[in-house]
This record gives sequence, C-alpha cells and structure tokens, in this order.
Amino acid sequence: MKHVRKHIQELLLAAVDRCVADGLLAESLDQVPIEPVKRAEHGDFATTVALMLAKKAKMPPRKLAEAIRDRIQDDEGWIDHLEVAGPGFVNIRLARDVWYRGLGRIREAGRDWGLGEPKASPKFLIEFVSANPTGPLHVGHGRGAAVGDALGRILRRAGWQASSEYYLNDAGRQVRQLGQSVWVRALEILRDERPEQDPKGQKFSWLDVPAMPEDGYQADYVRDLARALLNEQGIAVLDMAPGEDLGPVAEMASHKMAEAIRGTLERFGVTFDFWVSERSLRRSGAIDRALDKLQADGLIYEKEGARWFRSSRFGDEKDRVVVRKDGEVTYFAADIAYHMDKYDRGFDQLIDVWGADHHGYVPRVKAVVEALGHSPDSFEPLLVQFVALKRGGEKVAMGKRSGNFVTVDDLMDEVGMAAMRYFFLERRHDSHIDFDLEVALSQDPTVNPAVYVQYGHARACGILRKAREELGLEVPSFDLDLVRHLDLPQEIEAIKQMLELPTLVEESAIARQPHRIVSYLSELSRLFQSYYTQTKSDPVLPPPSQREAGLESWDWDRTNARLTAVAALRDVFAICLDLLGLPAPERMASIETVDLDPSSAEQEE
RNA sequence: GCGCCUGUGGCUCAACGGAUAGAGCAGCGGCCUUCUAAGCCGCGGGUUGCAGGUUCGAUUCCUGCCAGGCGCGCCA
Repeated sequence: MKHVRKHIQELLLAAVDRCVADGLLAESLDQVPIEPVKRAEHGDFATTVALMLAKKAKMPPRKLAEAIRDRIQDDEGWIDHLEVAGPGFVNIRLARDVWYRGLGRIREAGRDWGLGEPKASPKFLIEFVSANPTGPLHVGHGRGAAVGDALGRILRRAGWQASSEYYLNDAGRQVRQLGQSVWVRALEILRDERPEQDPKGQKFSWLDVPAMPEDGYQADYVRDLARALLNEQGIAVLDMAPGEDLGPVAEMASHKMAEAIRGTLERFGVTFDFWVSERSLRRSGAIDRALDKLQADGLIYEKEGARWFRSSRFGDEKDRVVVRKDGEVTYFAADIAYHMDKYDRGFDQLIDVWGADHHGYVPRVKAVVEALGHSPDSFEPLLVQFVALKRGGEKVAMGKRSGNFVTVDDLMDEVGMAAMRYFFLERRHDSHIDFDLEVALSQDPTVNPAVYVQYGHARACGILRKAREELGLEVPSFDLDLVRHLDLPQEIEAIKQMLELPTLVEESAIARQPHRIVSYLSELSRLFQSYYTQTKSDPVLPPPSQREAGLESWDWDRTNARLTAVAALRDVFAICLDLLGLPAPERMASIETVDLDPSSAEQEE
C-alpha cells in the first residue's frame, strides 16, 4: 500500500492533468499541495490547488475547484467524499479502510516506521556544543547539545546521512589563560598548606606567588585542576614560569576539562561521531595550507604587520585578521582551516549549532565558504537562543562573574536529563526559553509534560504487558478484518496521526526544527491518555470484575483490534522519544510521596 | 549608530501563505466498582506590538516605526 498522502496527491495531479487536456489550464504542476485539515467537518485532507491556479486559468476559484473535483478518478475507492468549500478548497474525506490499511503499514514497519527513503546527498555534518575546554558546560551549551543531537537523529530517520562533531578549542589565548590560572592556584595551595617551609629556599619565595590575573578563571574547578597538577608534578610547579613553560599545564588542564565535558555529554545522552582538536589542526599545518590556498586566490593581504582575509569581498562588513601582528594565527584562521577540512572530508552540508551571541560571526564564515568555492547555502549556522532559569516565577541569577552560573551537571543532578532535553527541545531554537525548575522537577505528568509523554509510552507498554501476563494475549499479527473493529473516533484519529509521522519527520528535518516532534508527541500522548481514560468503562482488556463474571461473552475481536492499535502507538511513542533522545520507560517508577507542607516538616524535628 | 533574533489569551509557547488563530500552565466546575486518578471531561479568556503594502486570502512575506534580547576585537 502506498503512502496515503502521496496517493491522494497522485489522484489530484491526474485530475489537474485532465484539466490541461480539456483546455482549462495551460500547464500542469510538479506537485499538488495538500494538507491535513484542521476541522473534522472539512474531511481529512484539503487542496488549495484551485486557489493557486485560478488566476492563470482565468476562472473563479470555486469553478476551477469543481472542475478538478469532477475529474478525480478514484478507481480503487480511497475517497469517501469530495466537496468544494470556502473560497475554493477541495475537501477530501477518505474511506475508513484507508486508515485500517494504514495501520497495517505501521505495524509492519514497527520501529522502522517513519524512516525516509535513503538519500545519497547531501551528507550532513552537524557541529554542536564545541564549548571551550576551559570550564564545565553551562545551561546554554545544554540546549545546543539537545538541539544538535536531536537534529542529527531526525535527519537520519528522514533518510539522510548525518554525522555529529565537537570542535575542541584547545589552543589559543583562553586555554593559556586557563593554564596560567591553574598554575597560580597550584602555587597558592602549596603556600597555604605548608607556609612554614619554602621548599626551594632562596631559589623561590612564597612572596613570588603571582596574583590571579584579572581575567583569569576564578571558579572552584580551577582549584581541582590545580590539585591534579600538583599530584602529577609535585613541587616541580615551582620551577615553572609564565610563558612557554605553562604550555604543558594548559594542555593538561584543557585535556582534563575536555574529558569532563565528554562525561557530562554522555550522561546527557549525547555522543559524538568525531572530536576535532584545534591544537592538532594547528600542528598538522592545515592552517598554513588553508591560508596558502586563499593567498593563491589573492584573498589574503598584509596590512599593518598583520595578514587579512578579504571577507568583505563576500558580503562581510569588513576584512578580518587571520595572522596577528605578533605572528600568531587567530581563532578565525583556525576556523577557516577547520571548515575547509569538513568539506575535504566529504561533507557537503554543514550545520553549525551556535549560541545566539555568535551571530556576528556568521558573515565571515559564510565568506570563507564562498571563497572556498562552495555555495553559501551549504553552510547553515543554527543560532540557539538563551535559556533563562526560573524557580517558580523567580528568575535564577546566572552569570559567570558572580560564579553561580548553572552547569549542565548541576541541572541534571536536580531535574534529570529527560526533563532538560524535553524543555530544551520544546521550543523553536530561535526563541528564548524560560526553564522552570519547579515544573521540570515535578514527577507529576499533569504538571510536567516531559513526564507525561514518557508516561504515554509506559502506559501502552502496561496494557500490552498486562495482556500478556494476565491473559496470555500477544499482539496479533495484522488482520484487516480484525482492525475494522476499531470504530471509536479517537481510534481513527490516532491512526491518522500515526500515519503523519513520516511526513512530520521529513518536514522537521528540512526545517531543522526538532520542536515539531515534541508538539506531535505531546499531542499524540494526550490523545492516547484521553482515550485510555474515556474507555475505562469499555477497556481494552476485560477488567477483573468481568473476569470473575466469566469471559464467554467478551468481545475478543475488539480486544485484539485494540491491542494492534496500542502496539502501534507504543512504537510511535518510542520512535519519537528516541528522536528527542528521551528515555522510553516501559513502566514509570513510582512517585515518592513527598509532604510539601512545611508545618508538618517542622513537626518532625 | 549599524546588524541579527523575538513581540500571539494572566503566564510559557504552537500554527508548509489558507477556512472560526490553537495547546499547556494558572483560574473555575465536574468525573474513580476501572488496563497506573501518576488520569480524564467541561467553562471562561485574543484588535497576533503599531501603521502601511503585496495577495483571492497575512500571525506568516515586504517597508517604516515602537519595545525587549544579543552582537559589532589583531578575544574565542
């Protein structure tokens, strides 16, 4: 059986062609637009094709709609009813069997439902997080991680090849700054812990311990890194001096931070296909080669002792320095080499997930892409807006300066990865979000939608488990006659929605919008939960009271039909949860009943 | 000053250029002899920031204002 949508589109296209043959239209279309209809009385699908073509045809839209309607040939009996409505819509109501057959396709596909046709190109490389290894990930990075990871999952399900990558900025000024900070802290620890002895005597005095630089890293993890340094080097740190000597310290510290970041991301359910190190990029000579190439094309010049890239030639507002006066290459120069390398490795569609504060950086990278001879459209920066934390209604103060910025690990400790990912993905990436800790912390599905959607999956599993364990019923293999017993409106609606999954996945992938999956999942969960509660007097499985009274009169066909539908729902829930990187629990852990009344807490004291 | 993003019920946000702009929270009122009430049903609530334009049709596209956020380094 063909895709429902595609089949309807083909019928409509044939009708449009007949209009052409009959001289009503000058030319046909590649594709006829159809969309699911919002209001039930309008049927299942509607096409606006008559509205679009009315002008060209020099006909009133409704007239043209009628002409198209009259030329639809539905030999296989898919369509139940056609009507022209409103300004010129052709509304289409499908025969019930279309949905029943559709359910068969879903069951047949199982966990593969929604997989798109494999697409050979373009090959995507999604770069995300890429936080400097100078400190732990904060909440903003968490959102980027959730978005980048989900986008990769969605693209892959839609049929594309998509790899994920973390670019490690483990070279440059900030990493040196980290090394410096760690070294200073290490000296302070030595001084504070054994002030009575000055181990190097005249060669070194505690008075020589330098002050922490103004823009140094002050937070607590620097102290941990300093301890690690002391464990490795002991008092040899006393012999080090700012400058080249601190290279190994910076390297050690950034390496340790990178490992910590990797650990955080793993906890968060995010693993990368590739980690690319800026340091190794520098050491490999890739930057020189990249600059040479641009130089050969006349796109690099010298001015005031520095070397500049002519990004203004490609729409940037000014040229940018790639080699500083002091001879060091800039971060931008490394990024040129890095993006060139991405193309060289065979990727032809680059998605970079950046914090919104990097938007000013976009034109110069676009310029690089163009200078390298690639389409500017092959580079897509995805700017992720900031996350504001709230507790109840109150904003939680964040800021690196105050030192109390919230890390991904902190937040995971408090609310768990599932809630974080859900709320990071719930909104479009370009909208600011308020993350309410109070909501995220709740285990109550009526309060916390992240729990609610997982509960939908758990509930479907619960029914199937109960059927198996208590009644010995397995999910029956698909049988068209059997599923015709599904006649409740919610049952038909659920099948319709499940049939939309492939379209949804593809649209979500093309639009780079994971939040559409969240909306869909949330809506389908609501439908299922509502169905579940509303059919309590007429449940899928015979209730205990019925079992005692005897099961001779029980409608087993109906039960089996519903088990088929529930199994399909379970799969669709699991697929969507997986696309978002959320766990799909088979049962919900029982909630701890916490007494939130403060007066009773006092009584316990 | 220039550039990017965002303005939609009390709050947080949806809506390939489509029909009467939808959800969730919060508020109010109901529903358990039951596969998890860890749930469901109903009600009220809107000049889609403002003004123009394009279109058969604009929350969506264009222009100008207003408001908020963020950028505008030989930092990364």
